[in-house]
Amino acid sequence: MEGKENEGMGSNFIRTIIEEDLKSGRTESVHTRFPPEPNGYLHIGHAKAIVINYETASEFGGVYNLRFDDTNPVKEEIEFEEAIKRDIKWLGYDWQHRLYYASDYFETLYEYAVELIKKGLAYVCDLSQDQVKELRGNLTEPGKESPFRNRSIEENLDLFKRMKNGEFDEGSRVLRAKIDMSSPNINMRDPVMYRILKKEHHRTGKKWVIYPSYDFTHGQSDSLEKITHSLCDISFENHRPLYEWFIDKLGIYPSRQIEFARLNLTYTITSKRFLKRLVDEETVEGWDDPRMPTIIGMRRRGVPAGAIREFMKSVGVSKKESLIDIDNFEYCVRDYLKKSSPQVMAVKEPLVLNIVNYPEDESENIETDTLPSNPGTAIRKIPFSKYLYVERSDYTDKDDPDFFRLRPGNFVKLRKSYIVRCLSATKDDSGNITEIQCEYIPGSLNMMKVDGKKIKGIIHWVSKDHSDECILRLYDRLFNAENPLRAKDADFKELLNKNSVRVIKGCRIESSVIKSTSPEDRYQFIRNGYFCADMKEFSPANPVFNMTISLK
RNA sequence: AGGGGCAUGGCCAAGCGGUAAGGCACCAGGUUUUGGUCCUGGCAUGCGGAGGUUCGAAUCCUUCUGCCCCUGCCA
Repeated sequence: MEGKENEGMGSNFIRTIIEEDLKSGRTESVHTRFPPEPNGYLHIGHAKAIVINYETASEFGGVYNLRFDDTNPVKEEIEFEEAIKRDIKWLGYDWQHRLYYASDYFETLYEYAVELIKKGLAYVCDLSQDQVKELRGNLTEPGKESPFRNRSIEENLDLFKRMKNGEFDEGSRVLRAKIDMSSPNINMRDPVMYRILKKEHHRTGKKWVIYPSYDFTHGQSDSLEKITHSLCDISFENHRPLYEWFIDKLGIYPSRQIEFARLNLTYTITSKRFLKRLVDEETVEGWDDPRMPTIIGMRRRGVPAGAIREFMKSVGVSKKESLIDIDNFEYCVRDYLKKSSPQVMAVKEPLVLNIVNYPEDESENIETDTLPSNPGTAIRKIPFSKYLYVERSDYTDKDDPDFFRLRPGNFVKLRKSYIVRCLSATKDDSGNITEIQCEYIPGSLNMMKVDGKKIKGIIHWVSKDHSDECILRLYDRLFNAENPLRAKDADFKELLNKNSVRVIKGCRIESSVIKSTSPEDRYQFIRNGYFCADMKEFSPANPVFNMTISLK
C-alpha cells in the first residue's frame, strides 16, 4: 500500500504565529487560499505554496480557497485555469465550492477605489509611465510628488469615472494611492491602483477597460473571502505594508499576510519565466515534458502526488533562502514508489541467453509476488524457457573479481528462477556478442547456493518467446549546473544536460504486463528503476514507459 | 550614505534561558533471490564573528560581518 503520510507541516514559524492568533483571539479559525495567476503552468515551487496553504488550514481544522488572480487580461488565458485546477486536484487537494476569481471583485474593487478617492487617499495621475518612474526616486533618494497629486476629490471622481468609461487612451492615466513619496519602501510611493487596459478579459469580456493592480486587488480579495492567513512567498514581504494600508483605510476584514521562502532545488529551475523559455524555444517538448519541474511534467514522468506532498512536509517552512539538494526530493519519490509499485522484469538492452541443457519446446510458469511489500496479494506467473533475454550489461568476458554476473565459469541466479552457469558467448564478425550460452541446474528453482557457496550475482530476465517489445525513455536531469539561474554569466541554456533523455527501443518486458497496463500505471522494473506508462502516448501498440527515477 | 529580510553540521530544519531533535547526504557493519530495500552504529565541545548580562546563552543585550529582496501602468 502507500503507507502513512505525515500529517501537517511540522513545527514552523507560521504555525507558531497562527497558534498565537488563535490564543489571542485575533481569529477563531484558519482559512487560507492559493492565488495563482492563470498565465502558465504550475511547477514544483507552486506545489510548495499549495501544500503550505492547504495543509496548514487542514491542520487547524480550517478550509482553503482556490482563487485565480486574473487582473491582467493581456497575460491570462482560460487554458491555464483548467490546467491549474487539474494539477491541484491531482496533487490531492479539493477546494470544494470555494473557487473564486479576483475578477469577480472588479465591481467591489471599483467601489473601494471610489471610496479612497472620497477620503482623499487616491488620485488620478496624468503622468506618462516614464515620468512616473522618474519621480519615483530610487533606493536611496526619495521620490517627488506628482503635479496631479492634489487634484480635488470631485475632479478625481470625474476623471476616474471617465477612465472607466473608456474616454482616455491606454496608458494615459492611472489611479494612484496617495501615500508617501518619500517612503523608504518604494511600494508606498503612491503605487498604481488602476491602469487603463483596453483588452478583453477572458471572464469579464469587454465590460472593463481599467483593471486593478495586484496590490490593489490581493489584500482586498483575501479580506472579502475572510482569509485569516494569507501565506505567500517572500517576494511579497515588501508589499505587506501596502496590503495592510489598503485594508486599514478601507476598514475591511484584516487578513494577515505571512511570507515564507520560495523553494529552490539543485539542478532545477523554478521560474515560470525560464520554464516558458524552454517551452518556447523547444528545448523540451512542452510544459508536460517529463523532464520539466512542472506538476504535469512530473506527473507524466511518474512522480506520485503523495511523494510531492511528503517532500514539501519534509523540507519544512522557514524564511531562509535555501537551495535544497535534489536528493531530498528523489528520496521521497523512491520512498513512495518502493512501497506502492508492482515489480516486474523488463530488459533494457536484450541479449539472448541460450540454456543449452533445457529442452527446445518446453516452457514452465514460475509463480511470484508482484507486490513484495504485500506478499500474497498479487501473484503472477512468469514463463521460463530455453531462450531468454538478459541485460547486455550483465555479461562480460573480462577478468573482474568484483563482477558477480554472467562471465564464463560464473554461477548466476536468474531471479525467481534457476541457477545457471555461464559457459561461453558467440560473437559476430565485428566482435559483438550475439548470444550467451549457459547450462542450468535442474531443481535449483528455490536454491541460492552452489556447492555450499552463496551466489552473489542475481539478474533479471525475460523469456524470448513470452515477452513483448517496449520502448523505455530514460531521463536524467535537465541541467548540469547545481544552480542554473545563479551560474556566473552563462546563458542558462548552455548549462543544459545534452543527454537528459535517451529513448531505447526494442526493450523486452514480461508478456503479462502490457495488456494489463493503462497510461500512468507505475512499476518497478527490477534492477532498472521505476517506470510509468506514458500518460499521453502509451497504448498496447505503442508501449512506452518513462523512467521516473533509477534505483539508487 | 534608504528600506525590508535571513544567518544552527555537506543540504534542509527543530529549538524560544537549563546545557544542540529529526530527515537527506556520507562512512562503517549486518540482513537480503533487485550491487535495491531493510537493520544497527557513526557523523556540530558547537549554533556567522566579537563583546556583555546570567549560576547557566543557539536562545536576552550591544556591536560587527555576510547573503537575499525592493526603483512594472507584472503577479
